[in-house]
Amino acid sequence: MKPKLTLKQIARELDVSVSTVSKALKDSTEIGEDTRQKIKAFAKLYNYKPNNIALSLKNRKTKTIGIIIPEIVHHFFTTVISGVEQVANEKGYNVIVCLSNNSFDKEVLNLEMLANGSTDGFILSLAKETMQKQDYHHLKEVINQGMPLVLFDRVIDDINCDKVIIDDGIGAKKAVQHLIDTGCKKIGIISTVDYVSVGKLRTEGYLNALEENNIKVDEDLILKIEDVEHSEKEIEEFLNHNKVDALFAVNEHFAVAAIKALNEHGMKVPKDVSVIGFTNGELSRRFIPSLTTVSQHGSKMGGEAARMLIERLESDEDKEAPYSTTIVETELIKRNSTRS
Amino acid sequence: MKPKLTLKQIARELDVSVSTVSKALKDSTEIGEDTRQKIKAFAKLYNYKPNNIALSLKNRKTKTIGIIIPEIVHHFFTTVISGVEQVANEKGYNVIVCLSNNSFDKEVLNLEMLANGSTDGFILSLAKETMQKQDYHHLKEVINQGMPLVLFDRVIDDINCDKVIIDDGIGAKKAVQHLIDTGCKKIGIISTVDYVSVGKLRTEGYLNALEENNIKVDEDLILKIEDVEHSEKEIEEFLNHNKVDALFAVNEHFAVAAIKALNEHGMKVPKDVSVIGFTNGELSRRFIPSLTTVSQHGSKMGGEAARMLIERLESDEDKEAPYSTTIVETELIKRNSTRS
DNA sequence: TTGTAAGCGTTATCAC
DNA sequence: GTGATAACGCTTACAA
Repeated sequence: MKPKLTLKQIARELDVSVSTVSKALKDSTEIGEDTRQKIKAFAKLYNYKPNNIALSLKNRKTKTIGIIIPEIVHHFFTTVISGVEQVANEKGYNVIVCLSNNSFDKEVLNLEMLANGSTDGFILSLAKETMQKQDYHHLKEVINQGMPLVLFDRVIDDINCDKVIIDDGIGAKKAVQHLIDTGCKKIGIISTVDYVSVGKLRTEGYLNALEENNIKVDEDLILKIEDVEHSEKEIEEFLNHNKVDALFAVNEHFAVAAIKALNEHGMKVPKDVSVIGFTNGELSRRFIPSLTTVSQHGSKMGGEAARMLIERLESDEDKEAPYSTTIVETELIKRNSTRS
Repeated sequence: MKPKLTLKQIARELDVSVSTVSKALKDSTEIGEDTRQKIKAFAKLYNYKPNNIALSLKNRKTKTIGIIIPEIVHHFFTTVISGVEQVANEKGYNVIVCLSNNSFDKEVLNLEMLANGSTDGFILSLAKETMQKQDYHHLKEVINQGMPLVLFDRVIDDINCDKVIIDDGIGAKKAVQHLIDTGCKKIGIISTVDYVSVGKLRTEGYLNALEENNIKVDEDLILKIEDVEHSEKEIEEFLNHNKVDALFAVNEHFAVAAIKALNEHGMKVPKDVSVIGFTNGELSRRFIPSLTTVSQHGSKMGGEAARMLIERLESDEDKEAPYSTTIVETELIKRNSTRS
């Protein structure tokens, strides 16, 4: 149980000063060839590694980035983490992950904790509760302190920072267009309540597609689900009252729930009803029938967010670029829940 | 873009010394009531928060724990993270997540990086490559340096540390017993190659159950899959050559792949063939038919691991308890892929 | 070529 | 009651 080796110990051991050791290990030309060799050999032998904490304190930067997400058991968010991780590691950054569990308070707590020296910047997707409350003081605070923040997926206009989003509207529109192209006439949408920005945008894309094809919008075919827990029941109810030949769901859970409900109503997918989901997870890929979905490329988003954050972290203070929003394109993955 | 407030600034502002400020904020009785109030008011007004990095350096502890997992897109691991996160946060610890992507090198790199002051201890599940190489020097190294390590799920006996595992053998046995109880006679197993410890243990449980029920083991019914990528093909092949009335799969992917293959062979699940999976993920829950599985309670494992680690971190150096292994019980979740 | 000293932000010890 | 000082491990002017 030897404690970690420090410069001081090496110095004492080799009977030189701490700064000599420090310089030698950095191959400074100030230090004579022989002492340098001696020191480096010793350091290697005893496997010296500089203490990150001390470096962080000295340099006033930690080389780690914090990512705060609403929930980790959503496949989409885990792919984002992967993306962040990969890019961050490439550039020599560490990643520290915190969960807000969709709670405003926990989001604030996590942010404060990490802001007190643990990270150089943040990548964050807003908790549902935060969007409801529309209280963003904690975000403004960290930005004010000069810590860069990149918002992704669940973002809001009020905050002045870099953002990464997907083309929700366009993606939704493409999906609905595909349904129309394959002969569907009565297309329903299963969405979320409007304060979840993505739900809103995807609904807009749906409406857009209908309009462009001169299909009259039937408000009855628009289902907005408040509570994910009871989504299955609500979808049941919806199907009891409405006849559709296609359904566009704004996430994969709703899509799967819809298929189950349809099956119970004796309707076959995709023969009687086509279904498209948003979010391309395991579930979509492996479900029977496998789901046609709008793929969000989470890891691409994560990578993009990491790139933007690091860019800002490493740019000169003075020539700060204006904030920008990166839009990651979605892709329609055609599988077996739609006709061809 | 004001930089963060420090003790020094408060001191200067209020014309007292740094140590006075420090003490006042800690409600030290040494400091006079009036100055204390003044300082606290000022600190609150300007929202002073101590710098974690400085504290870490001073206290030689970071109050963060590192978790290194092979892959995050596995639902099981994300539930473990959730569990760790929850317990850690309760006890005032931060969690930093790194991925080894099942690569030995990346596991070593991550461990070294975190060991250089970033964390007080580790929770880790071994990369597949590490288990193949059987090279554990990096783990022994950190233990040697006095950093506690808790291994979970994919563990090995060689390493002297706390461990959290599930009762793989017992869980598998219960599953197979359930198949037997519901009238299955020819029970196949879809497992992994033996160096993945869990695959091995689950296979043993399977064998155990058969023996206890005096069912002769048919080696042909034991499929060991090396490469997950081609699992579907291997399972296809397996079914072409063997008639079974039940399949026990050591993870949910294999179970789902098996059901697909069975469907293609015109066999109905569970009418013709019962299927049980291991790992209780989304997929199992939402698949049609929903899968009977052995649930691993990932978040419980994570919580347990965090508890063990923190226990060790906070125990007095001298009265070190011997290392222990916690076994988290599995649970058979009966759903629709087996008969009743 | 090597060493000294200051400083990153904090706390603990001791002196005033 | 309050403040100076040293220390955590490291880097970097600057001095020798």
